[in-house]
Amino acid sequence: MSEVKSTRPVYGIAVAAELVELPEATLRLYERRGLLVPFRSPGGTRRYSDDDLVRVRRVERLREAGVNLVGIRRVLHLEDENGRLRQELDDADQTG
DNA sequence: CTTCTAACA
DNA sequence: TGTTAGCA
Repeated sequence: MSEVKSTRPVYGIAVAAELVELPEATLRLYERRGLLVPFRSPGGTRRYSDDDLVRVRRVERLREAGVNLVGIRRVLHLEDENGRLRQELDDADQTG
């Protein structure tokens, strides 16, 4: 398997902002509001993974649907939890 | 690059 | 409510 993890932290905030076509300040705001938690380098700078960028695009899609940031945070939290539970079921299937 | 604050839509 | 500009 080629170890190409989409969770690998690669982009600085300037590059990430360019890729998702959003201001850097907006990415920082999303993080402060709990929509996103990008990796932090030892120096304290944000490192966005491809998964993070996908998550930001999901945020924008929800916004177009009229959901505010608080609502989006709850949606993403439920999606995270759902995915985690699904993973546990999948693991239980393999072992049990 | 970081955080915070104040002004604006 | 969310974005932007400016400061430290």
